[in-house]
Amino acid sequence: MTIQRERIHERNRMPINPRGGYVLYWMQQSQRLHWNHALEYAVQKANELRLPVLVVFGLTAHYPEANLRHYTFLIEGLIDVAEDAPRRGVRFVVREGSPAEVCLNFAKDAALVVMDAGYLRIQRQWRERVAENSPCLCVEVEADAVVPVWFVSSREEYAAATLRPKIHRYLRQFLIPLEQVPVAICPTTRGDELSPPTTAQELRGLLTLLPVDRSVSPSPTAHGGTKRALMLFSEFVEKKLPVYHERRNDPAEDLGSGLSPYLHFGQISPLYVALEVARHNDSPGAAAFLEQLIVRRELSFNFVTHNPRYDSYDCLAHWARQTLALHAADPRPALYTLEDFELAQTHDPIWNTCQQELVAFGTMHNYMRMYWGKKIIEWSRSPEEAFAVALYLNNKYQLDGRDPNSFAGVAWCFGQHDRPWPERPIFGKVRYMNEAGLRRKFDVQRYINRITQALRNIGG
DNA sequence: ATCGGCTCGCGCAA
DNA sequence: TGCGCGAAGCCGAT
Repeated sequence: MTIQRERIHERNRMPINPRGGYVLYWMQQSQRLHWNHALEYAVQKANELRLPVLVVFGLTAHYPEANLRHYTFLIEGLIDVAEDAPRRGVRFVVREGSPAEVCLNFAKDAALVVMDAGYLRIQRQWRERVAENSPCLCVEVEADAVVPVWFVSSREEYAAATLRPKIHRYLRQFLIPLEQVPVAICPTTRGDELSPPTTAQELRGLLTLLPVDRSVSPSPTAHGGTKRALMLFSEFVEKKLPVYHERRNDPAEDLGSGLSPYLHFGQISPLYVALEVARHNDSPGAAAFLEQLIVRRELSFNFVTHNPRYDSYDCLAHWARQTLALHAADPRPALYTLEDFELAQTHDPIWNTCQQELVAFGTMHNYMRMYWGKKIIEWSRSPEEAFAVALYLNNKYQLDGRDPNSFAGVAWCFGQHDRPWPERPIFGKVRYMNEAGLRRKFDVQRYINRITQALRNIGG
């Protein structure tokens, strides 16, 4: 068994239903059939019980802050799952509705319910509801973090520096491959009592029919799915990883992995990515990438898990709120409304370029995500308003909006997980960033040209 | 071009 | 209790 017991939590005290016709894997966060601990756990249990595996995904059209851009990426991923399900020997069914209700509906005829882990408020609420109302045993399996979130730390960490040693202490235990066991009983052989599998065509139809917020168009360049994620990843390892540690911050280049949206929707396994990077070489590029993928990503999981206010200004560390409050009345060099920001109508062509990249593609260069957030603080009436504006725009346009990384990333601009710096107007002791710093380190015009060209290529 | 100073809280060693 | 240290900072001095 390559699924460490620290990944597995029995969420209720119900017995296995002896009359259950299948083992139910309620897929929610980890939207993939490859390297998925929750799925493998379900397969192992099904083989022990001599039952088939039913994989069910509940699709709600009303996920908070999600719009057509996010739904398109998500459904592109579900199409990959639907197409691969027969090869994996499992039946995959998508139903429209609240995910917890969809799961409970199928739980009635299940021997046991297996679910993956998710740490946002709504994900925890869904899991709580399923665990409390499931008529049979309900097991949660961690498939989204390399080191299980609750195991590595049971409290809110102050910064990466405090989480890092804890993660590294347990890496040897958890950074190990996941064995994939074949399914013994394929549901197609005795599955008449089950719902028919959802087809790729049905999923495409669902995308046009779902009553989702259509105010933001799909990304013209980034498309979802495990297959695309794996292609993108192998290209990254080959071309970008060797120089990742020294050039990833240069916005004139595009040296990020681009995996964040795929990780957000669980379309690629962070464990698989980490093992591949660690295997390919032990170069400085690999070390720098693993720091991002494991330490920084899982710090954000720690943040949303242990800080109940992760999506509000009140989430910030005390020293940060105190120092920002002290400077709330400082005069601002410019003041913009949400609309000004959203329409990329500031005086700063660099900032406007960031915003245009975000709106058009659903991504922004990682370094510019910091600059972008810092400037919203500088040009808003209050830090509270700035926080709301930054999180709103981030979650509306970023393909990885509402990811734990998104919440931690916005909060970082306001001092969270960072340290104090010399006091100055508006920012107080929160780290300041400016255009001079960008120009000192990078060729800013090359960044603007790169984005302008990309916008032209899509006819924008 | 490079360097030190700035600043707070954590966690470890003592 | 003291001390080292930290996501990508800036700025002035050399």
